[in-house]
Amino acid sequence: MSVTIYDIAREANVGIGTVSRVLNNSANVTSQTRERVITIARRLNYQPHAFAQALARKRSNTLSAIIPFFTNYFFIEVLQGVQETLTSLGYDLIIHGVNSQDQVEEYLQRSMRKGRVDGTLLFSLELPEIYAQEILERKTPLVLVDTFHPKFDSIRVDNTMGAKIATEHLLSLGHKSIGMINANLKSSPAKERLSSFRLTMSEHGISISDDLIMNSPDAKNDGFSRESGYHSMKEFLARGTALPTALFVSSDIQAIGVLAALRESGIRVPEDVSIVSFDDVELAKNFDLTTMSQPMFKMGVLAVKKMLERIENPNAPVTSVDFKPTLVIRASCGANKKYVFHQQ
Amino acid sequence: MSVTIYDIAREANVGIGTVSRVLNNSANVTSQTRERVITIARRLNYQPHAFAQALARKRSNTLSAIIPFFTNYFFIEVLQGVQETLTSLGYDLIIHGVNSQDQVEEYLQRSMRKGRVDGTLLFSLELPEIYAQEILERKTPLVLVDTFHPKFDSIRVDNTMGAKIATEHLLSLGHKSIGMINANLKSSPAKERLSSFRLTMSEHGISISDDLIMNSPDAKNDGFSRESGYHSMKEFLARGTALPTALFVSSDIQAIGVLAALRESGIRVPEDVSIVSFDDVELAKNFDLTTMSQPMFKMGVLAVKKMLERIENPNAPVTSVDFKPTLVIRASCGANKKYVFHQQ
DNA sequence: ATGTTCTATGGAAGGGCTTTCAAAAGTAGG
DNA sequence: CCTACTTTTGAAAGCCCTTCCATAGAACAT
Repeated sequence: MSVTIYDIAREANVGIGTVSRVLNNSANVTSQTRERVITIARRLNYQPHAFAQALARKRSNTLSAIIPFFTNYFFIEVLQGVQETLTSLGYDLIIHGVNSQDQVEEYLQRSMRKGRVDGTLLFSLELPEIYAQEILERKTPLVLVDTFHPKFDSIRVDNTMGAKIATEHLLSLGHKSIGMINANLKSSPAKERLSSFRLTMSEHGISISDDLIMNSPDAKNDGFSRESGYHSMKEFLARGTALPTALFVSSDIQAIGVLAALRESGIRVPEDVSIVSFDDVELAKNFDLTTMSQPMFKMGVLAVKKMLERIENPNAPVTSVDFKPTLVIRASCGANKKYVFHQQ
Repeated sequence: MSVTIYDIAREANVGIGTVSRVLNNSANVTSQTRERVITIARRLNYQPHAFAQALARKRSNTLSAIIPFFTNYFFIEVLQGVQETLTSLGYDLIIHGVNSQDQVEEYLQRSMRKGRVDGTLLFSLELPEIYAQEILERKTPLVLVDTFHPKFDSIRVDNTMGAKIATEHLLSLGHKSIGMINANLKSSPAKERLSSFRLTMSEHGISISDDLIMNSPDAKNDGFSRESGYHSMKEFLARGTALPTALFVSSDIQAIGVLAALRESGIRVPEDVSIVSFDDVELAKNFDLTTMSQPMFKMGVLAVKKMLERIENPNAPVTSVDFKPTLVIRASCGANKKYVFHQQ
């Protein structure tokens, strides 16, 4: 039925071992037989059976990614980095889109099904301690992206530094009264960004009252959503208290919601209030958001690299790399006069 | 090292066949031995080796998707339907994100690597005829989503009907002068939507001059992008000719760009110009776009169902289902007074 | 020519599972 | 208690590959 190395071997009058060696570019085959085998393989349109290979090699050349990618564009961009790198290396990627923390466990189980994948990438989700143990015992390579566990390799962005840069940018523009529209504090990026914001402000001798800070109560995507930003801003406005002259928003997608809410009240950005957000998602430039850029693509690439290193060398010491976010100045902060800030 | 059915067999004093039967819930095993085997399997924390299973069963329980999902949110939503269905059925999904038509071939090759996947889903991309032949010969199940080929199952949206409904909605609101901001005509949805728009207008006795129609020259994502919409609208405005009172835009994402361009010129939506677009992407409701809703999630679900049917029954006649898009009325068309149209 | 070292090659083993086949055990009928 | 079935079970074969091992032959040295 489908053509195997046995078929090729027969046609070429060689043994299957030789065929295998040719196809895998192993040494010790005369160029003559090599030619012959290759020709025949091509003629028969031979395709290796991936699973048989995986079984024999004890290596599947596929990775899995557990990722809440349907709700946040951040992940999509990271995934792009992951995917392109993997593809160039001949690896496959199995994707497990997750909607909630509970599902993580189910997928973790599945990913760990023996032999299925060479390793798994876990994005932005907490690794339950029970699983941490089990994974360590099984020695399934695991790399964490945008999340942390002391026993596993991880790649993150330095939220503390990011929030500090964002805040200081606003301060450098002369703002004294700065508020923050934050996501749900359950999420650690939200937590880190808030406390760094607070710290930076106090380092500059400014104390901030709590009512300048809006933490999202949303569970969905931990408040990293347009709705969340919109509602937080609406609520802020509804209180009727004086608006700060600048806002630090914990993500671009929220900032877009914030912009909508502000516009409904006729408040202009950046004339009336300046905004700096976080992520630098594709959409951000369409909204001329000044934002902390996370090298998402690069993070994806690095995640794959780390994973492959881990696979090569299971006992290497655990590493953790923090990417430094960089400030991308567009129009929403008011610093850059040459841009016209146009939102619809 | 890792536990196999041999280990279980030894512990339970049965043959490997019996273990396999128990684990696969085959008939003809006494409940006594069944119990014993299950207990031991659980105690040893047995996990089946997916590849060995796939090899023996000649079935991998994984599908692959070739999808341009990094550029258009439409796909992400379809994928969600695919993924959830697949997961509930115990299938895995390998994703191949594609940036251009050329890559399709590479991935098609890879997907077809014998045994790797039970079938592949191709999204919105043309199936090169050479591959069509080869795939048919190999009998790799292939289901097309949002694209078409007479020899394969396909799931599409009825663009003709969609454009007709959209246009007639605008007409029913009293508009006589309607323009269209279209994507790149290379893409068949763009083509279909345009010709249906034209036809519908003429059916209603209105002839439209060509300068009311803007086709995008963009190659990137075939002009289905915010930039494309923005630039088309800008260009339209730059011509200084009279604006139509309504616009049919070929996608939500373009419409968002159109809104931005209009706003820059101080043109209000829907007061000055009404807009109906296409897709009903997640973002659309945030922009209060009246749009033709495509049941993206459902399409994903159906794609999987079709695929599984095809796998079960490779020789069933080819089917093609057209989803009927439905009109979702929000504020951008001006029909629905109760909404406040708020854009930032 | 003979012995020695390499290289090229064939083929068996092994990877972990499912499934088929035949034997063993159990059940029922007489 | 024996025969004729039926059910349960163990084990081998097969899925397709990689890899190891042994052998045959070539190349070289003596």
